Amino acid sequence: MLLTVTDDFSPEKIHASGQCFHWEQTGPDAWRILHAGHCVRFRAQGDGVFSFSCGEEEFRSVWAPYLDLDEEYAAIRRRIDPRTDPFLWAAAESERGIRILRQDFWETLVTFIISQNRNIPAIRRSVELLCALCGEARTDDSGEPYRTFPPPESVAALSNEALNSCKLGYRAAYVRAAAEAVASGRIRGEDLRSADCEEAVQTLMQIRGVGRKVASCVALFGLHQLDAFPRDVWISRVLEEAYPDGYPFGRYSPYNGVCQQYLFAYRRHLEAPSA
DNA sequence: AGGCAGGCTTTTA
DNA sequence: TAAAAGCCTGCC
Repeated sequence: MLLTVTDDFSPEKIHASGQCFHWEQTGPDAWRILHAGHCVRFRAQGDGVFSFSCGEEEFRSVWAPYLDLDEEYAAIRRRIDPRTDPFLWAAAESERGIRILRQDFWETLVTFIISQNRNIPAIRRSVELLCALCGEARTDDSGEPYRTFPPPESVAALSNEALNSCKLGYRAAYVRAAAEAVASGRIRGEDLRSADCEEAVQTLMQIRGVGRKVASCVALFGLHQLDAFPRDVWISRVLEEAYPDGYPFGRYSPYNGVCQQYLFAYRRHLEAPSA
């Protein structure tokens, strides 16, 4: 089916933003996405037109919510005043096209636990090993095999040896703790999705191996808490360099997380323009 | 209480 | 060898 978008939507920028680890670029303007047991391919046709490999019904029930198409990101960007906040304005102009995907809570929790102290290729490798180990084997609509992300029960049931084979290092114990917390129902994504943002972050931090940074990423990417503001080394640099008198969180609430994504991507590009 | 040093696995540049 | 979207423990 064909999708026509007038709002911000850049697959390249979303892919590069580091919020997801299961997009694959299959060609110059072609992508494959795995999400919640589904798989879709799409291609940019120009002028905001994209062709998706799925039908209308699957697009409406799975991919439109996943891509957060009901949210107007241009409207969020319009809240930024170039005169009062030139740095964020420049960041948002440069990174226009980023959207916050509505990813699966459990998968997001695991991938961001795995992400600590690692670079993106290493994160991808561990996630793929985990899916190969205990995900479900399926075939997409062009006959290519793929594996689903394993549910918490499957991960909790793995032996230490099996879990260690995913190259998780010291994070293996953290992944197990998260699997047990979710499988037991002690941590429930549905509850956290409707909870206050800070409350959700605090609850996630009760899981061993989940600090404030990972909890904020999970809230933003896995619970669609758009006000969550993950603070990592890059954002810390931005706050020091561009906001010595303090960052105006109040001005951008409840969209601080969207602004964080612009700032994060922009600052990384300033460091390494090719990346 | 809250800040800081050191350690932790593995991969990549 | 250092750095990579950190976190935990122990110490002050």
